[in-house]
Amino acid sequence: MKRKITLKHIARELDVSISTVSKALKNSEEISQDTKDKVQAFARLYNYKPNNIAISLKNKRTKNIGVIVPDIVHHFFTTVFRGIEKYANAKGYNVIVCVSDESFDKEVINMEMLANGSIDGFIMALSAETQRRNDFNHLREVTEQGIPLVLFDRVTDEIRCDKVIIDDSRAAMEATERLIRSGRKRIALFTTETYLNVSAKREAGYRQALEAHGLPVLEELILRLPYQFEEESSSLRFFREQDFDAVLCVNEIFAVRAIRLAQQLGRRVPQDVSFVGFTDGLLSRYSSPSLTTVDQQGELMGQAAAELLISKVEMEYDENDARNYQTRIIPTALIERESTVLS
Amino acid sequence: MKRKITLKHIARELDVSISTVSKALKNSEEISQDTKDKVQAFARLYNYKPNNIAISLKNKRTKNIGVIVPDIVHHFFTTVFRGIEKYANAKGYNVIVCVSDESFDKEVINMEMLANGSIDGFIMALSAETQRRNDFNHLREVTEQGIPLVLFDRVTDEIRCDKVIIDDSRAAMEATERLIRSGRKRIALFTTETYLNVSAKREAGYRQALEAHGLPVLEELILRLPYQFEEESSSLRFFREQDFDAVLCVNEIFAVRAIRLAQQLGRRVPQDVSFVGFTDGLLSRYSSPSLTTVDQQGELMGQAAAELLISKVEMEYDENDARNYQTRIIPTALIERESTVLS
DNA sequence: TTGTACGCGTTATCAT
DNA sequence: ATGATAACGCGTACAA
Repeated sequence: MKRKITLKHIARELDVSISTVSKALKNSEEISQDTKDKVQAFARLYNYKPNNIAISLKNKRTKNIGVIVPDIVHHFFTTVFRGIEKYANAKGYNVIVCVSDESFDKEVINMEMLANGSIDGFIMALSAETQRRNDFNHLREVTEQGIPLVLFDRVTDEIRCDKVIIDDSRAAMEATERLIRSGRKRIALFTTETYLNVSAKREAGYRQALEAHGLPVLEELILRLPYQFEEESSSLRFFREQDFDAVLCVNEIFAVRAIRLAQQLGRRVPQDVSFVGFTDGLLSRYSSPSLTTVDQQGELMGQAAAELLISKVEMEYDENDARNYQTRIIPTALIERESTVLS
Repeated sequence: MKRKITLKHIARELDVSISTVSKALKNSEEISQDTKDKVQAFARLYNYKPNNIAISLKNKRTKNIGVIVPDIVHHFFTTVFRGIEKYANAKGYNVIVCVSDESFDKEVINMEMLANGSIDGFIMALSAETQRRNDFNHLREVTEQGIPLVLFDRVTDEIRCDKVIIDDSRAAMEATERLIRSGRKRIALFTTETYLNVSAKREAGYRQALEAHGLPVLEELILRLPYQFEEESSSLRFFREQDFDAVLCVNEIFAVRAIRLAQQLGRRVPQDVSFVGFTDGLLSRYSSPSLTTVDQQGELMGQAAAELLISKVEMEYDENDARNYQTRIIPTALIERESTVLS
């Protein structure tokens, strides 16, 4: 087994000092060409690579960034992660991922674990529980230590830091308007429990759109479903009892399940009922009918978050600049597919 | 801003030596209760936490594991990752994820980047390009350095290390038999280009099943599609020209797209054509008809991989044990849904 | 041109 | 009971 070689080994072997080796490998002017050749040849031969940990300790920079997401299996978070990873990698950073599993405690534990030197900064989306509890002390501690933090998608006003979001309310408004323009009058909303910030914003946009177009907001047309649910009984009841000609869903799973239900109940999609969802994942693309949906452009979000973070990480600390936080809004795009009719 | 506090700060502040502080915080017997109380109180007050990097340097253990996957957006890899992350986290490890993007070069770069001290071991699935080129020197180098490596799903016989796979050929065989048992005689196979090891194995299983049941293997019923393709022309041609009553697909996307095409061409699914896919993702669950599919149990794979890796990482180095590599086979399960008829 | 010494933060060993 | 020293691997200011 060829163990990793260090400067010390090379120095001992070549009978020079460690610092000579170090300088020689950096092609320093102070070292004679002879020595440099000798050292470099030896280093190449034994495939010397500096030890990242030692460099991290010395520079107080790990070149790692920590990403904490509620769930990695969700398509949206996955695409954001891909954006982060791509940009970070291009900049020479590695990404440590922790999954909070929507749990406050896990979020806190993961943050503390990483905050003790493992990473140069955080990118995260808050867990559902954190948002519900409205407890952000773990974030505050981290930022107070001077560790850069970028929040995306699930953010909070309580913390001063860079943020990357989509304009959820505007996106929902546009999606609703899309339905209105195609002649729909009784538009339902399928949403989650409202402790998710984003759901609340999407609901607001939905209401705004209706009001702006002189349509009544009918509370009975708003169906609130658990974040993860198995059986369809409450949706089924809704379908039976309510009268509607379109549905805005806050995610693609809700949408696809609803479409399926509608079809089973003999409604034609999109003629009898049109559907618009959020999240442009595989489901939207490949279900039939395919789903008109709001593309959140996760990859762009991820890239923007990584850009913001790395620029902060690499900035010389400066009280003024550091407080100059920005919130980037990533544009959404409504992708037209088969679940809506053209106006 | 409250900067991170170190042993040195505490020592200076309390006017004791660094080693006294270190011992006091570890509740060492050699330190007087007085001093311990004093030090511990101070540490708690200023929220002292040891610096991970320094500990890593000292222990030559990072408590990080490196995961390299071809693509994080794929549902299967995502679930495997979740299994890894869960187990690793429970064991106090963090996970650094790199995406090779199916590229040999990126795989190599990422490995080298992490191999220089950033991680204690690797878990990875080979990129398509790596499998095509049959070049595994980067893996060999890592293992020769004594860094534990676990391969999953996309593995190779060229490298001696722990592996976690599903029995792809057996799973394909069982899936095919499921179709045969329900009376299907002309069973097509939709697969990818064969440089993907797993596709090759699934094809083998498909052939075995047919032969075992006395059915002819008709080469014209095997459709090879690019890994990622946009337009459906070749599938369409296949549907028009070939006569078949069932299709085995090597992934769920192929399956769902094929089902859709079949329906558009007026075939009833599952009555006229039955479908079985691989990967139990959202698509399989929520498409209509929902897809009968081989569940690869990614989370179990991930957990097994993490178990194997961490046990090796934490094992005292011992020539005998280290060479005692195992290959774990994760059982698959055929999930019956609507795209097949009951026998 | 080369080498010595120090520091990054921690721990373990040895001395006082 | 406490402290000094060395070591992990590297880089660099300074001395020779």
